[in-house]
Amino acid sequence: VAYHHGDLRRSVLRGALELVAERGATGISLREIARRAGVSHSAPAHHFVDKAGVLTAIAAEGYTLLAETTGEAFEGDGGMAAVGLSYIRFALSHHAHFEVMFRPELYRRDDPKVTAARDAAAEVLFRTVRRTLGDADEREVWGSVVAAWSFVHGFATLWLNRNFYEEVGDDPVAAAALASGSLARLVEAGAFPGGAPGSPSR
Amino acid sequence: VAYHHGDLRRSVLRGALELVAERGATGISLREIARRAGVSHSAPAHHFVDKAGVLTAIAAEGYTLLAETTGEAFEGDGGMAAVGLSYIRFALSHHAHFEVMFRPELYRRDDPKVTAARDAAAEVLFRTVRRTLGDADEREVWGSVVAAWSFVHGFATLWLNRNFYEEVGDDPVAAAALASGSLARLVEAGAFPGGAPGSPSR
DNA sequence: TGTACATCAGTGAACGCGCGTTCACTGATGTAC
DNA sequence: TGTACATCAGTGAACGCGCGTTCACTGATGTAC
Repeated sequence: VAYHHGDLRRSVLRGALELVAERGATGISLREIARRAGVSHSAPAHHFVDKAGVLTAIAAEGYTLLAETTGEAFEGDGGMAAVGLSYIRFALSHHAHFEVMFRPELYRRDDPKVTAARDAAAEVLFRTVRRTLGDADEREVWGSVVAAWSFVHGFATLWLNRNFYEEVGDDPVAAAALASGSLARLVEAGAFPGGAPGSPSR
Repeated sequence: VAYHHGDLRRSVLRGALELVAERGATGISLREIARRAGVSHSAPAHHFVDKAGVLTAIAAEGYTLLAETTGEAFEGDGGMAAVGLSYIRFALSHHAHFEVMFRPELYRRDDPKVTAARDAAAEVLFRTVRRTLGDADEREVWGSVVAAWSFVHGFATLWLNRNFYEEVGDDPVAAAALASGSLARLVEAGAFPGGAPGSPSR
């Protein structure tokens, strides 16, 4: 038996991510994670305290990866479309991370590593909105962040849950581009009124 | 002991919904549902076969309620904003139903009652989009349905998961209205290009 | 109207199982001298 | 360089528990005659 596994942390996280991808964040057990990782059944608890500890580590890693991915899109072409698309791509390519990240009741959402990584990811979104809007008061920035985030997040979750009908096709990037263009058309048609920026809230 | 409970089905569903609201759709057991409903521990299985059966009934009921709620908004003022807002209101006021509905791995998504109710809810959205766009080819309709659905669904899920920061405030309707208005502003700024309607797909 | 019987909704004891947790342990690594 | 010892990552047997499922049952309701 090889003591001092050396990379037990990564092995456990890899096993947990595999299981989340296969069966969802629900109904995975520490013992099953251990079996998948090829370590003793008490090793995950030894390292991560409990299941929430494992999922907290996955959430922190996920937000870090998301911040990196969207950050690169921001640094490159940099438009809102490119950043939004990178968000969607992240969700689809890191399904397990994404699922855990947005199920905060399963982990410790106030863990310092989680909040730091989440703030870093949010920061990219704020920077993208500010660059897109040019001059805008804080209220408009917040509204735009909420709007853009809602759009890409809703698209990603509905796509992952297979809630769109077959007619939408099987290419998420094409579907997202179509929806993005349609958004403009809907706005022109007056579908999204309201929220006329009143006095700036700060 | 009162045999022939008379409304065991409703009691079980009510107990299950309470537990989902308190603890999430994850980690609720048939025995706990039975305890909450005040029936024997084997009653839920007797009626619903298994946990997926209970959640399937909740999902079907949820989609039916959603179709009714958005349908009323469509029949009333009828604009996309009103229908979208009714979707968000439904999600917040029927948290437990909403959570189950969009976690299809937990229930039988192909159950006839579920598909019928889901189709009815989708139909309201399609009718709203068609009315908003006036003349539009099918491709535009699909794109708009995906866009509008993504927006309101993303907003609702992010709100329920408490992913927005405090600065957004505690009034979801006001926040949604602000985001809706900001969407228009973002479109003007060219944030959502792409999806230029090519040849109609059918 | 009265009686007999079939049906079926709901019960509760019993089972075997996988789980998280505990705890005494093993043995590899690092440090002191 | 060599020896002794402390540290700590990881192990594995044992435990008690809540779970889903099974199955013989109870008793209320509906129907046949």
